Amino acid sequence: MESVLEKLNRFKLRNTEIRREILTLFLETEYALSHQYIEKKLSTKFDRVTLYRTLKSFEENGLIHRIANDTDTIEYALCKDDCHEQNHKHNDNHAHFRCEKCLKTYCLEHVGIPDLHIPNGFKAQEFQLLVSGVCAKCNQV
Amino acid sequence: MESVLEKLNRFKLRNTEIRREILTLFLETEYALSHQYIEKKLSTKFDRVTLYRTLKSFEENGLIHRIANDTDTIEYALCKDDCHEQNHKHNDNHAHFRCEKCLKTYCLEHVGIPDLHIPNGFKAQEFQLLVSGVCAKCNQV
DNA sequence: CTGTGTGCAAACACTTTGCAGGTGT
DNA sequence: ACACCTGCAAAGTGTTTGCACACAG
Repeated sequence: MESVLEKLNRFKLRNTEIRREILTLFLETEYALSHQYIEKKLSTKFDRVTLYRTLKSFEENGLIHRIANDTDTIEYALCKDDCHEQNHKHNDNHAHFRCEKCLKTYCLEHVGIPDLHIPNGFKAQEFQLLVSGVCAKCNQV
Repeated sequence: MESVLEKLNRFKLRNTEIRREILTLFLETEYALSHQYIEKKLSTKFDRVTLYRTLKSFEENGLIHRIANDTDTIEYALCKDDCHEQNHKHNDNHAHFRCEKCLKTYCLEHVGIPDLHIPNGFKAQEFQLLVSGVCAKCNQV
């Protein structure tokens, strides 16, 4: 498993405290993270503006990417190794699951996105499949 | 084709000017609409707050629904007749295409969402498939 | 040493709420 | 007549920008 420092280095990001902490949080967490969630987790340790800029630089350097949802908050997830970059767009070739109870978005690593028949003329570059419902944990209760 | 007035009536929404105009706009437009887009189209004719409330009531009454994307703006589309309501969630069983050039989101009516094998424990209620790339119109140029 | 990252303050943009008056049914 | 809708004002929340200083490489 690649370490936090190796990962920062590979993506040409300077090794600073906030970056180490945010990246660690991403590596430890099994669901997608929003700005607000990260802010709460790191308590008031860092300035909110710095967090905005950190997420932006992570995204621009291809370390994380946004996951589509139908709410008004953006959620980010770490790019996996199979996340091929094409003109700054990402192909996460698996589905995501959003639980309506706990509001967390999980990667369904083993649910691939099937081949689709896109109409003539359209050039498809990226596919995102979002499933919503109730997750395994919330379903037990 | 159901008229604007019939549609408002069927969804138990009062027949007011702003509602007629917004609904007409949805019916005329082949792509999904954001708050901002609607506001520009109707110029300064209505208060922004009223627009927020109108979209909210349209959504709550099942006339429109949100389409997932990975930007920070919410986009709405008219619910089709095959958009079955289940606990206030919608099943639009076709994909959407977001063009990275013109930034419009189209319904791909004939691209259905295939059956998926969701992991045990997860209860899937809604599926959204978002394809992005370049649309047929922008591709011509 | 140099260029980048951070924190603070302020500006800016977006969304919600309360209330008074108007309108649809 | 009544409930609901609209517009205005204001509050609340989220995001961006400018600048001075600190720090990584």
